[in-house]
Amino acid sequence: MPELPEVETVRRGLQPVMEGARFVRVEARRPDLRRPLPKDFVKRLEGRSVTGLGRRAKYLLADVSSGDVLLMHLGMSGSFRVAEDKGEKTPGDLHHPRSDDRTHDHIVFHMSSGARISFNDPRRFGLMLLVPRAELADHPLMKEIGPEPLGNEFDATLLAQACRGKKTSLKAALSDQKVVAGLGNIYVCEALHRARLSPRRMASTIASRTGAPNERAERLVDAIKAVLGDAIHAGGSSLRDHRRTDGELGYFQHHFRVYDREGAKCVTPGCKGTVRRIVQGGRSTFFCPVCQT
DNA sequence: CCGCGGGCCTGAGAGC
DNA sequence: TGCTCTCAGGCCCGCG
Repeated sequence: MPELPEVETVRRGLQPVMEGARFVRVEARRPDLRRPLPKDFVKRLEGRSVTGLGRRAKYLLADVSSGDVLLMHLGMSGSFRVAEDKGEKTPGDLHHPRSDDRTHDHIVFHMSSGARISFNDPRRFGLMLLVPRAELADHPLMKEIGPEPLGNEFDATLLAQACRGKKTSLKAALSDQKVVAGLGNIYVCEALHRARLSPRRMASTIASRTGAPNERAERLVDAIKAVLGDAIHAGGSSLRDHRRTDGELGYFQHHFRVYDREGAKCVTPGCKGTVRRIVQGGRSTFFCPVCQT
């Protein structure tokens, strides 16, 4: 599900109820996420407090007073919900499961802030790990990740450098977390449309042979920053059941220009094209074959 | 090194 | 109603 804007929206929702608060009680209701939870997961959290909540790529990183970092990933279907904590155990079997479904609430944090934070993940592609702070930068999940696209250091020079000599498609290159962090299927499609670049274009064509950026690289970086900024501003995208931590919907899905709009008229001014869907690397790509070259 | 296909899971929606 | 099929915002592994 979530890409950078959705994860950032989640981070902003969790920050007020996690930062400075203590884990009073932790429920690990289902330990078999994409990786099994550490066996001592609950013990290493209970009684400790969160000193900061950050984000790297699509990972949420909570600094814990024990010296661990709690690393959380939402996979395809993960979400967090914050509610007022009334202290009771999470019910396992409700009479009306559809209206208040706790079936996939795998982890629940009861915080000293009075918040009950539940992690819900039907498909269980999500992840929670505890990594000692000093080992985080070298952790296999972290160390290969490319630049943060909203950081100042991410520019056309850096992107062109990363794409230099790459025979793979721009779609595949931008989806690669080593090239740039945090993009997924939606925002790759959206950024390429804004930059008027074909998802099928060879990635190396945004750089000269020496790796210097050309005008396409400039457009692409601007488009990536713009679409991510707009999406964060809108509270991310809510497809299917994804919500913000307060249960409200993000609304960036209403601003999609190509994603899931197969057959619709291209919105680029003056363009008479129609949005097409193709498959690249087993995933849908949406683009306008007329203005995206 | 590279691209591709498959796998991990569950649920929603379409078509019959 | 219920079955079967496809598809879904991520990521990893193994193959050729």
